[in-house]
Amino acid sequence: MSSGAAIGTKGVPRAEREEQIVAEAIAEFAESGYAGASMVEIARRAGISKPLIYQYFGSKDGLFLACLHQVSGGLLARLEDAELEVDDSVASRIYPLRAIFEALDPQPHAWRLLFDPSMPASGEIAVAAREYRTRTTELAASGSTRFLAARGITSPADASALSAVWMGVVDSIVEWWLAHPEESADQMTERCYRLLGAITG
Amino acid sequence: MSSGAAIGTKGVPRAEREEQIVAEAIAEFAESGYAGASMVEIARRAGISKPLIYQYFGSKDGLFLACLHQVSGGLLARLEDAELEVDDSVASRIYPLRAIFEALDPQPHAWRLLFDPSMPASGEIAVAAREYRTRTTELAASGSTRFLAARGITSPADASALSAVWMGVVDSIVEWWLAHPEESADQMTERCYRLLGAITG
DNA sequence: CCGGGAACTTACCCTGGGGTCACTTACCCT
DNA sequence: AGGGTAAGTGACCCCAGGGTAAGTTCCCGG
Repeated sequence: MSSGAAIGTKGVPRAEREEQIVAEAIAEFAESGYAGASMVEIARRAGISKPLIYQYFGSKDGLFLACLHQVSGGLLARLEDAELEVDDSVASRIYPLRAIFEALDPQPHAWRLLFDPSMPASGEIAVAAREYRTRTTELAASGSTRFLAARGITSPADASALSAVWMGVVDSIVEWWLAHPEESADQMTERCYRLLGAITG
Repeated sequence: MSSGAAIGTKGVPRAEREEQIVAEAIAEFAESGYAGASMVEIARRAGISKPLIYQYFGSKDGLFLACLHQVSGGLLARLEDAELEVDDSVASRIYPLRAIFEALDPQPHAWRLLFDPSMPASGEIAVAAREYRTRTTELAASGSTRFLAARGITSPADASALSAVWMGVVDSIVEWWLAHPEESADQMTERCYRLLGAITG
């Protein structure tokens, strides 16, 4: 048989294979969460067998970590840039939103990896995730504190709550995007601009 | 030994035991999600052994279903009442928030059961969860449509997105509450009132 | 006093999924 | 041509966790 899965090498170099495995793994992790994702299912998606993944990534944790770094790297960098453009107005919140939509454009569902609740609570993954989450949270928090201070509210608890809410807004709008894949990143940005306007009226 | 787990009945009537099991199960499901929750761990929390749970609830699905009904029943009823008081203003959104805080007061983390992503996607659980989610979503959606219409926006997609965002806001503020358990339901309501005021300026 | 049922447990089965071993095939370099 | 190495696989081990069978203790009604 010339077609179908055969034994022996298929001539795909390691770097290329790794890239492909990570892409499929991101999709599977996003759909099923860390706990629910199955290594053999990821292998099936990539058209290879399980041991090859273990040879390249060592463990499920190793694979997830690779996915996490790929997803978070670009996203966080863009976000930190965008946050510099935010001022005291609600409307200026559009900048970080646009940054997120553009960074996520190739694989919007990658977003879910960052806040996967079924991720292990200790170990290398937890450390890396905590690092990324801390950076994200601090961005939201500093913005919220400034926003409230400009309106005469200085309670740290209020700032903390508003920061949490803002992150919830971002999360839910990205989830909405996942449910409406026909929408482009630009369209999402416009839509959010319109909604922000309506709310601040 | 007079103390410790012994064989044979302990004289606790079925109704009482079931109530206690459901309470512990809600806590475990909320902490670990459906997929991550362990039946033997729930049994350990309740101070009994696993087969008793199976005798009373039949399966993990059956137990989760019982928890879901208990959580959603009261919550949805209150929410539907509160939605009647909402008008076109942002500020009136405080009513459903208050209803949620009050309904959740005894076990705030119960909130997580409703939107647990690791819940099975088919079967009786999926049907029940979909029913509850649909009712919740429709409440949010009708409010959003009205809100936008009052501001001259009639796009159904905008209404759908705003509805998703509003649900995200609710979810994140409840999660913030879970992280700050010293807060009472009344304090949460006041805090939200203040924040809504700041945003609408 | 005694039988039956409700309340409980110990010990077990079995599947699914993470992880490993030994082996095979193709390519490249001398 | 031939050997070394990278790419790739089928078959296996092992354990956690859902689910079950069979037995034990207590209480209550006749």
